[in-house]
Amino acid sequence: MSSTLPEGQKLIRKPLRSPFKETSANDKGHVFVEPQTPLKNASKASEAAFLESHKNMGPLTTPTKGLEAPSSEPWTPTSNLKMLISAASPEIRNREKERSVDSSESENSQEPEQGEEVEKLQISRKDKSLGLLCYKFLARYPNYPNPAVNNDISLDDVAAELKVERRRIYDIMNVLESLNMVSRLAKNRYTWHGRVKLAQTLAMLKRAGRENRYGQLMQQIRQRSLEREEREFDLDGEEKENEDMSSFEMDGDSGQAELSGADPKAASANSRKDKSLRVMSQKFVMLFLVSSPPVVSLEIAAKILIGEDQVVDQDKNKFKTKIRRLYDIANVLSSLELIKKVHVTEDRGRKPAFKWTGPEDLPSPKNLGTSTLSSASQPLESRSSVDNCAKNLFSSPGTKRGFTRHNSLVKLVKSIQDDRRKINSAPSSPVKMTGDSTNGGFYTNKMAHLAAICKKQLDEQLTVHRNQPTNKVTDALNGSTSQVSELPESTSASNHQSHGPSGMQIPVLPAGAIPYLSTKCSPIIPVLIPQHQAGGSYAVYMHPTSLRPQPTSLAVRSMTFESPGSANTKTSPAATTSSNQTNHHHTVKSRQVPQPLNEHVEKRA
DNA sequence: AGCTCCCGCCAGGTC
DNA sequence: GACCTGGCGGGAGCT
Repeated sequence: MSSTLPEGQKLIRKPLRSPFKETSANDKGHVFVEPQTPLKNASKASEAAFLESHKNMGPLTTPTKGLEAPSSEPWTPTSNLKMLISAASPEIRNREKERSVDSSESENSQEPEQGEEVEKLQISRKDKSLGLLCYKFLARYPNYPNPAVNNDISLDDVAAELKVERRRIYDIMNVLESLNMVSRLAKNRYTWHGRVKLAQTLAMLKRAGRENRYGQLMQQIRQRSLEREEREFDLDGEEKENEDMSSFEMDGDSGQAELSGADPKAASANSRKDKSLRVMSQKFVMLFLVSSPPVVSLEIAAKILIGEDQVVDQDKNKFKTKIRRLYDIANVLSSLELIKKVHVTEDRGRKPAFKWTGPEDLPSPKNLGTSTLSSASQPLESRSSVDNCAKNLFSSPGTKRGFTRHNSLVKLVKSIQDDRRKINSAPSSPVKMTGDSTNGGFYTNKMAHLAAICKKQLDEQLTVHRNQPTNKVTDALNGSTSQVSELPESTSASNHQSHGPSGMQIPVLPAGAIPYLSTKCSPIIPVLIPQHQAGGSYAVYMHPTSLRPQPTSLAVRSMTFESPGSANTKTSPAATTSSNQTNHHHTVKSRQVPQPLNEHVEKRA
């Protein structure tokens, strides 16, 4: 492949701070910058330099590194800063560009020049991160492209200009395509749409997420995770190791058994399509759009994705692979500033998670078919395009497509349709969709399996919590498992979870506290408690049992949005407020992404 | 030690 | 058959 990196490039790796900085954020998305260390300052400064430099330059060219820093120079924050600033400097870049022209002319010699050698030495793992690469990619194109100009993207050109393998560009393009920010024109060619269609696409995804009850699924998983830990705490058992990762799969046994009768080849083919980065990306985004607050841990996301692929995903390696892919997706979404890295810390360790930072006011689903973008700045000419996109994203089976995927994710839809057909035809398929394949029935088959799984578990849980009031989720899931085909297309999850557990005692919230998670369908009742000191807010997961006179030992836990420089906020005041009940704390620590490129990008638009 | 995710192999798809 | 596409997991860097 022509874009293969020179051999030497992978030989030397030097540590470099992540292009993403960690900060803390509260539930409102307020970001608290951590106390600056020199290293972090360097990182921030270099980012600023990188971004600032783009305000005055044309399409980004690959920053070439390191003439200023001799290879023998120790790798310090200063040299790190120097390198990144030089990488971001147009002047230096131009000089490098000239150099690269020169060197390409003498390429036949196969002798790497000295400067090239230095450059290789300076390239670090983080320099080549997908997130940074995506930033560079995005900087090349306006958020709202002028339809009059050529918005074609040549993969070869991009890969060459960014000096990366084409394989990496595919990763970016797949995620962007899942959001309709690009569409495939032909082999090796894409069309750039930017954010023109983004709001509509997100609205569609949100609706799909609701209809597929992703919110409920996440709550089920969270709840079960809670209860499992509770059990483990009581048992102090060794079974934790085995149970820990695979619980979701174990819980899905029934679904597995039912699906295992399917043709393995078909399952394999489905599996490959199903694991497409595009599909994963859309599902991942859906989780944020239906979650409140929009914080999704990778673990939960992976479990949900695995749950839908249970035929083949049954071991830890698959889980790890899923996590890897989610990191890939998350890095691109971070670059798009749709999500932001955070960490959820529990007693058992810190878990990576992401918080939605993208648009929250999405076009109303009922208006998706019409041109009703809320943004007044939305170019008129783009609206028809958006409409097109919105329709095509989850297009109907009659959609005929040629080679190109222009304006749509028809391939995705086709794969889903294939998938649905095969699952439906499986002898043991427990649920059969009778509806059409318009938006409403998007993933419903698979979700029905999951719903059945969750229902089973919920039933068990309800047996455990026999004294608890009836959970409406059970009702909803009953409907989803036995009568999925009868659910109206327009039924949203919220309709099914709009009733709180009857008779459940609602905790008295501290002043200013807001529900962290929906209390409508889960026995866990998390609330956000404003943190009085420097930190963010707390979410206290309150299990109904804890509201009783004899709270269980682990029934209540808190989520802490970590305050600046207070990595150990487990004993923060607000937490102490509920310390009588709080045994677990979740600390969210965000990784801040660089400032928006939108501004300068749009200037060039 | 666990997290993060780059890297490139290679299977499947397309031309 | 050549090339394109992208799933996948090893393993290195990072925390």
